[in-house]
Amino acid sequence: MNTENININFIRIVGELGASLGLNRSVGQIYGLLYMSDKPLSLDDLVSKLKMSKGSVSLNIRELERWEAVKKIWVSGSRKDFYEVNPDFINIIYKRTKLRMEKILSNFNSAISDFEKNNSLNKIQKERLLQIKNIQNVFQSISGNVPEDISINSMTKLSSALSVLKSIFPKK
Amino acid sequence: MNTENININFIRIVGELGASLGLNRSVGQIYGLLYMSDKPLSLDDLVSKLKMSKGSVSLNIRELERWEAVKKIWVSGSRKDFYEVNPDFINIIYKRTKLRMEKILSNFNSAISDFEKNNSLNKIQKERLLQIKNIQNVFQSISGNVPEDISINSMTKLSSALSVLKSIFPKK
DNA sequence: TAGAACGTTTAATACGTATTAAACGATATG
DNA sequence: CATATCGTTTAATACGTATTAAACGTTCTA
Repeated sequence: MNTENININFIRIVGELGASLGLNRSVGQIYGLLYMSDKPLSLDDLVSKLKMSKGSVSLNIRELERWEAVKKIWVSGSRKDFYEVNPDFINIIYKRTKLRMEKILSNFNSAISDFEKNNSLNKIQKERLLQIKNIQNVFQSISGNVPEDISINSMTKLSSALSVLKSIFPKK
Repeated sequence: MNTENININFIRIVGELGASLGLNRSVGQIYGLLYMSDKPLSLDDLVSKLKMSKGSVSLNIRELERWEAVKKIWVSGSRKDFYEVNPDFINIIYKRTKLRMEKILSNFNSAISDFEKNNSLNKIQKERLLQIKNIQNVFQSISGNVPEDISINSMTKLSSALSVLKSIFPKK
């Protein structure tokens, strides 16, 4: 086994992760490579190491910049752009997930308000509307307590908080 | 505005939700229609109301059965299969999301163990490996406290628990 | 027992989106 | 000033997956 192979496995996995976050495989792979690189990489480096086209890397790395997952940096003596990873990937995933959930919530809000305008709902529909509204309420109150960012520190806090919760709401 | 239009909007939204859960649009749409229907529907009903092919409905409804999101029921006097929704969709989403996260976690576990076998990691790589392991630890300890199922009751509990948490870990 | 009414399967197709190749503009360089 | 080196854009293509149409087996029914 060599370092190269490990990188390939890691990069594959981060690629899948990217796809499951609604981005795409390439975005994840670029991030994965930069994450494990000990120095900033140029667009050309990424092209050759990931065997992707220049256009694709250019496109996807801008997506990563938009998520503040990578940063373009200046290397003196070179005309190239270099990219450095933001290693706080938990936070990046968190922000991404948060946005997606907010999108879903707002969709449901719109569906709910449509329903509420309607005065010819049958019994079941009224029941289901009520159920959705309950869920919506809970989520709304939860999302009011959700932080903008999350760090590994706050994760650790969360972990310890969970044991507090466990004692408050013990399993039957 | 009429009921039909509302259903279309609702069904569209649940379709998107299905897609964002890594299922597909049709699965979501079938669930959405059943969710708002006051009586069980047959495969033919779904075909005509959703304007999908029989094959597609047949395929996707079995996917929903696998997730226990719908139940096949017997209606006396008819040879057709009828389907009834499991309205506890929060739980369905939860189970689905849980599975996806566990998949991601296990991928990371495999990547981590690959790294640990390697003895030629550079400084950055060692650092990053450590970071990933930290995150993994936190997630592992969290996932040990995550319930198999989640109900609207437990959601409400969670909501009240959050205010407890808030007092334990007040915002700066 | 022939045919209709089912749900399933499968092979073909449609569709969205990721990816590429190549042209391009801008900037540096010799 | 001609050429090389960049990153970006765009139009064409590749690719995976959702969807369909149609054939099929089975069960019911007239």
